[in-house]
Formats: sequence, C-alpha cells, structure tokens
Amino acid sequence: MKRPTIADVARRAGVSKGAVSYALNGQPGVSEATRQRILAIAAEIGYSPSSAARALSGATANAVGLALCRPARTLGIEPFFMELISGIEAALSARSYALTLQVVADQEAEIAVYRRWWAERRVDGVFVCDLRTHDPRVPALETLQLPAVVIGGPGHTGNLASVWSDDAAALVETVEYLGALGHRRIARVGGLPSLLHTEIRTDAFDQVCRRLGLDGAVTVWSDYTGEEGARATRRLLSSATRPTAIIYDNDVMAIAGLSVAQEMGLSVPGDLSLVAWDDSPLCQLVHPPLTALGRDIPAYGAHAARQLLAVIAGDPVTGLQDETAHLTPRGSTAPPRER
Amino acid sequence: MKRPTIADVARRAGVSKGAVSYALNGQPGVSEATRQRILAIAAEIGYSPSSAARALSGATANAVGLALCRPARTLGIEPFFMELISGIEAALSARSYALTLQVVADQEAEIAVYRRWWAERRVDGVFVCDLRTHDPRVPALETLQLPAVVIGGPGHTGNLASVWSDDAAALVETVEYLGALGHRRIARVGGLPSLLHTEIRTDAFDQVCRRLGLDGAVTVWSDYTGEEGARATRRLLSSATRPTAIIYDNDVMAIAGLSVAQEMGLSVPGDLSLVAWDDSPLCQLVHPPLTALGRDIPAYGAHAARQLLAVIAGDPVTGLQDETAHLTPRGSTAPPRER
DNA sequence: CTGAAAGCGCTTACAG
DNA sequence: CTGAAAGCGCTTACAG
Repeated sequence: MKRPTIADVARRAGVSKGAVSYALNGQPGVSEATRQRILAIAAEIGYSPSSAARALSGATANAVGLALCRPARTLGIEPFFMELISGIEAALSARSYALTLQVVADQEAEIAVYRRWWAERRVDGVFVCDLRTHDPRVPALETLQLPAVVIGGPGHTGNLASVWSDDAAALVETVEYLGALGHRRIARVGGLPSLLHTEIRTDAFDQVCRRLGLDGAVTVWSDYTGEEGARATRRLLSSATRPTAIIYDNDVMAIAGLSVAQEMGLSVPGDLSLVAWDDSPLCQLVHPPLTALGRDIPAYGAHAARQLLAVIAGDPVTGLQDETAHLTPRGSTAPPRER
Repeated sequence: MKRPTIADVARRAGVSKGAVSYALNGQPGVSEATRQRILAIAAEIGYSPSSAARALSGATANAVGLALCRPARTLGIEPFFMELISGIEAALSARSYALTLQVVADQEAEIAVYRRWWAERRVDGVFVCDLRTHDPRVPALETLQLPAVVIGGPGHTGNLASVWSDDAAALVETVEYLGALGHRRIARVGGLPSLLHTEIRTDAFDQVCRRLGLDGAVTVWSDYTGEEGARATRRLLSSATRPTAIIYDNDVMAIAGLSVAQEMGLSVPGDLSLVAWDDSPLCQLVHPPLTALGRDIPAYGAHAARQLLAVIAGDPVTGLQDETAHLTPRGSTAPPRER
C-alpha cells in the first residue's frame, strides 16, 4: 500500500502543497472553507504527515524520550514505573506525541543516549528519573540544551524544570502516626542510598524521630527487591531491641517484610506494625492488608508530560509540586502490644 | 549547542558527504583507511546521523512500535509487560533501534495508531500483544504491509510472524501434577475470556481433566486484577463442593486468592493448593510461597524483537516457538487433606 | 575508489 | 489568501 503524501492531498484539493501544510497545522494563510475541504480530503485518504519530513524541516520530532536505569527485575516488579509510563503516555498521546523508551545500564550510558537522541534529533525532550545529588545528567542536559523535566526533587535540578512530591512531609506524617499509636522503636528500610529521594526521606526520618524523642530509630538500606527487603527485615527483627514498627521505601519490600515477620512467628500488627511506601493494589492483596503511603502515580506522570511539552514549547517552566502522598491505615498497623 | 551534520564530518575529513555516508553505513565505496579516519572524526565531534533525514531518504525509521491495550491499573501491577518491554528493549538497543510505546483504549484505537504510525513512517514495524481469535488487527496490518510480529499464538496470526509458547502443554503438566498429588476437584481462575491464550488454556484444561476423569473441574473468568481474583476465589470456596486446588492465570490473582483462603480460615496447602501462572518474584514474597508456572519473559521479548528486525530486513520469518513454562513447586501445593 | 547531484516530504519565508 | 521555491540532512544511483 502506498503512503499518501502532502502532494496527493494538494492535487485532490486543487491547491498547493504549502496550502495543505498551513491547513493541517492550523496556520493562517488559507480560508476556513479551504481548510475544511483539505482536512476532509486528508482524512478520507488517510493522510498523516511524515514525521521524518516534518522533523527535517525544522519542526519538532513530536517525540520525547524516557531512559530508565534500573535492572529488568526491579523494573518488572515495581508497579511505580509502569504506572508512571501510563500517565506520561496518556498526556502525550492527547497531543499526538510519541514516547521513546530506552533501558540503560548506568548513568554514563544514559548520558550517551541523551547525546545520541539529541544528535539524531530523535526526541524534542526527555524525562529524568531517579535523581541523585550532584547528578551528572543535569549539567549534561543543560549543555546540550535538550528540553528536560526531572521527575523528582525538590532541588538539585539545576536550571531544569521538575515535578516533585514532598516526601519529607509524608514521612513525618507516618512517623507521627506511629508515635501516636505508642511506638517508640521505629525502623525504616530505605531504598538505594544514592538516590536523592532516599536521602530526603532519611533526613526527615532522623529529624522527626529526634523531635519525638524516639531514640530506637534506625534506617537500613536496600535495593527495592523483595530479597533485600526480606534480608533487612530479618536483621532488624533479630536484634535484641527489635523495632515494633517498620516503614519500607516501597511496597514490594513491605510485602517481603510481612512474610518474614510471619515466618519468624511474629503477629502483624500485634507484635509488629508495617507501613509501605507506594500504595499499589498489591498492598491490599496480602493478609493483613498493608497500611500504605500512596498517591496518584499516573497523574504524576501526566503532570511531568505536560511540563515537558511546555518546556519544548518554550514556555517559562520551573518546579511543580505534585500532591503529597497520604497515609491509608489498614490492618498492618496498631498500637504495640506490651511485652 | 549546534548539532554536527554529515557536512561537518565531510569537511573535516576532506571528503564528500557521500563518502561519509558510505563509511558510516559500512557500504563499499571508501577505502578502509578513509573509513577509519571518517569514523574517528565522527566520534570525535559527536556526530550521529539525523534519524529524520535518514528516514526521509528512504532508509528505515530505526524505530518499532508497541501499542498496549490494557488499563493503567492492570498494566502497572502485572510484572509481565514491564519484563517483556525490558527484554524487547535490550534486543533493540543492541541494534540501535528505538522503541515507541503507546497505550490505547481498544483494538479500534490500536488499529488507528498502526495506520498513523505507518502514514507518518514513524516505525518500521510493530509488536502485537493480547491476540484474539479473528483478531481484526491481523488483516489490518497485512493490508498496510507493515512488518509485524505477534507475541502470542499459536495460530490465528494470518501471514504475520509470531513468537509463542505452548501454554496448553504447561497447563497439562500442572493438572497432571495436581492429579498425582491426589486432587480430584481442581478449579481454574482464567484471564479475559476473549484472549486467545485464555481460550487455549481453557480447552487444554477441559481436555486433561476429562482424560484424568476429574469431573469437578471448573473454570471461572476474571480480568487479571486482584479484586476479581479475590472475588472468583471467594465464590469457588463458598461452593458446597469446593475445590481442593486452584490454578490462576496470573500471579496477582493467585496472591489475592491466597489472601482470601487465609481470611476464610483455610490453610494453604493443607485445605487448598494454589498454583500461579507467571512466576514473578512476587510469588516468593508471600507466605507460603506460591507454586508457579514460569518462564523467562525478558528473553521472550528479546526473541520477539529479533524476529521483528528480521521481518523488517526482509528475511523469511514464520512462527517461532519459545520455551514452555515450567512448574516450580513451592509451599502452596501439597496432597489434599482428608475431610 | 570519489564527487556532484537528485530526491525523500515536509515547512516556511517570499512574491504575487 | 495562494503559489513557486528554497532548504532541512541524509542516501544512493550515476559519472568520472
């Protein structure tokens, strides 16, 4: 089947190719009647402008890129990324933008991908996930002048636009809630310590525990996998002064932790309260269902997409604070049982 | 920062643009010494050919498309798709192909996306997931002559290439195993009944149960969500002749089923054995860990990607049978307890 | 082995 | 409001 071109539409409509271009792009230069006729003919013969030709004539690529730097196993098991991508995608396709995805091994490879995308003019902009302090991707993107939106923060984003959520506030709310239930020894199983949001949560955790005088507070780090979450939990629960409550940096680790507690003969929430960060449907599938910190991740992705399109359009864009995660108490938290 | 073009490389190397093109694409027409010099200069100034210009001059778009027709919530929670995408991506990026992703609402919208991608010359080929019998996407793609690989089957793929796994065999193995343990009343919580692989599994289930004389065999359908999996399980376990074993069409439903069994006071595996299809890490996070049917999903995606690249290259490609899922027995299956 | 040139299908000033 | 033309950055026959 031969693909229709702008010339086919022009011939049928009895106008020049330029007129067709103006009509399709909503530019002035054609009468409304002509525009309608041209649009009808384009629809009739199934014409869509070649993205290559369009991109080559200086217009945009109509595509944005997302490079993910996580191994396949954590990508697969964490609902977060797929939900984020769904949200990004929904906002992009509403504006007929395509999403180009690439999985990379490390930050260096990620920067190389940005450079290639830029040189190939393949994308008009990119999303940056898993921000770190002193993140080399930020200056690299600034140098390339490739439009970008950081999904994360606040701070450490240089001149790049960003979308972020107040993790510190969510963590403080959680600790205060556990404190109000009567917990004095609260532990936290954090995510990768190199990620900015892990650092933000850790700092907030230390501060609020100090403020509430909870000196049994301890953070151990993990990598978001169930295996590591289980190992960290086993270590915490084997200590002489074991915690009565644990906060996990994702839901997969929390579910693994629940399993470990049951295997060690502890009752949840009687002997141990558990809180998961990221309230995916998984949290309600286990027994007892997990108290969790949740927010609308697809919406977060959609906001990031709209920010990126604004940056590409040249609008002045800075940081956008998204909804703060809220705590949904379920069966995994209760006052600590006296020992 | 200005993007380097082929002219910049040609000027520096003191050759024509044509020569640079030949050198970069590994075509004859330049001496090996010149080729090396040109490649070195390209690398030095960070040159990558504009994908738009390349696509416009009749070469390929160097991108393939994947349209996913699932709501955000099941996409997020099912590790399957993200693992598949990881595998596809790894095989594609090894050949510097980009993956374009789009989430669509239904099959009609999906066909419209294919048509648009084709008209825009945005992709060189596409992957087709969630195959149905009499799937309208198959003739649509045949008409467009857009290279495609169906991820699923066997059968019902028209002239399109495909990658598939023998679900019938895996299901038979599972039922025979449960039968050998002594189970006589086996139920199955299936996925969406409209999907081909659900049909294949259902037929295989009916046949093997008949062959083994298990007349309590029953299949109920679901939509892969935990909620529906829980509801289906509750219904099955409330029946007077409740099953002693249940096979689930994905792991999320199996985990929900485990939770329901526990909530109803049944012990797993004492009163009820459970088997999950799709052996993601989730299966080992619950208590007891789930017996599951698993296979290497990233590899499945990688095979599909290599098939698609072969179709695009014009190689003769037909159906490729991938590994059959194998059963990993864990704590959720045992002989039924006498009642 | 190399160079000059046409052409891919658009967009966008520039004349009319 | 419309048409003719240049130009985006490649690839690929076609001469030399």
